[in-house]
Amino acid sequence: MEKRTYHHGNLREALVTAGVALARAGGPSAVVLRAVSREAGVSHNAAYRHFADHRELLAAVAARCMEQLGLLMVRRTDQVAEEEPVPRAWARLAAIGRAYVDFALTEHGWFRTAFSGAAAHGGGLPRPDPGAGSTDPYTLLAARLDELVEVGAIPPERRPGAEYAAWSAVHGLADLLVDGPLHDLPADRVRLAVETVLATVARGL
Amino acid sequence: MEKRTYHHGNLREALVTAGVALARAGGPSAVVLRAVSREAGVSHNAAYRHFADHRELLAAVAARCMEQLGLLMVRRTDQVAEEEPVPRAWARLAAIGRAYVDFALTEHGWFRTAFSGAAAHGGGLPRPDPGAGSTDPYTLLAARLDELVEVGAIPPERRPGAEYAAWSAVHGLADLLVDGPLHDLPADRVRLAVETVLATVARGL
DNA sequence: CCGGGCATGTTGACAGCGACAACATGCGGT
DNA sequence: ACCGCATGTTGTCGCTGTCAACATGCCCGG
Repeated sequence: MEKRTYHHGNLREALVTAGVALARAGGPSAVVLRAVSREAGVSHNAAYRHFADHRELLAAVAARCMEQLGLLMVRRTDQVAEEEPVPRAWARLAAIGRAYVDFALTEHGWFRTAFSGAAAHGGGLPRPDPGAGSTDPYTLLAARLDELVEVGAIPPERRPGAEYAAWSAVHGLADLLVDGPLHDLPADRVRLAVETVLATVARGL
Repeated sequence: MEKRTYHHGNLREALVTAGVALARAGGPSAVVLRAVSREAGVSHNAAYRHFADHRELLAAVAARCMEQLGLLMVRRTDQVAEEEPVPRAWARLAAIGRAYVDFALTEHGWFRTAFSGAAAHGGGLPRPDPGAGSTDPYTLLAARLDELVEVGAIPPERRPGAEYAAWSAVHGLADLLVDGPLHDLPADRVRLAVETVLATVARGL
């Protein structure tokens, strides 16, 4: 739709889309240059006109996956009905935490891809983007924590570093459940783990 | 030393050792069947007499890496000098947490390998091994939490699920720092992150 | 209107990988 | 002394990422 100016018409987009589809089912290791090209109906090596590297393609796909995670977090945040400011702020924090874990469990291909090779490609923390419409998970978390301070749910001196505590706990749980030693935890224990993690963080902040 | 009964004399051990060395520098993706075989001075495919699969070799190497993590945790636990029971129990918990993160940061190849493919190979939680000399990280954590209950530092009703909270927080922090978006956090912020995570968990338990 | 430049896509090749099959070797029990 | 079978080797296949050389056709200057 955007740059239908060429042979294929914006191939880059098609490649990323195909990559996202493969990642959904098979995780980052399924985002194979040749497979992606095949999927896009183009011959291998075509991708090299748009990505320097396999890593670069994977990074683009990962960004898309991260966006999916952010979208779910936003959706769940907006579903919180509570109106009293303090419980509302807590509920909105819990909502993004649950969204994070749910996403990891139901879309583990995307989840693992989103965090694959973040160390290598430039993907550090996002700039302190002022735009309210951000779907970046880190920005969303920071917003919830700021909210908690604003309504007086947590003292301001607890705010610095709070994102590390909250993020680490939820991310660690997700990673252990999806990829790690907690992989085949029975469902009731999964529930216990999620609730305990959220409650412990909330008490600790 | 054990089964010098053959051509090479316990090759399996040599392969795992070579794998551990490669993993240390290059992480799980460096544990390549052919490279490991080369390193062990044996031709490719020799490994297939000892491991069904590349995954199986990697799992053996991963177990060794996990053991290294456990050993550091034990060492750090034993270094705690505090004698008053309650602060001692807290200090010992913090010690394994710090050990976990330090290990991830200083031996990130081993750390990433230790948790690679835990989902696939059988590596769920360890049996409730009664042996006091365990070096399994999960068992060590459980012991610290039991200790906290015994000395009355945390109420017994908080004990169920506590391992999930503590483990998730520390593991998540390690993963974010080593592999994830927090990869190139400046050193002072790393310190802030570690301290905040530990303090938050301690308050929340 | 047209001709050529250059972005885009293709073909072909190479080395490295995991896996399989067929073959070689030599230790251990009989 | 000998043979079996565990152990190690050689050869091969298909797959991958990457490079180099080649083909195509859109767009711009004349």
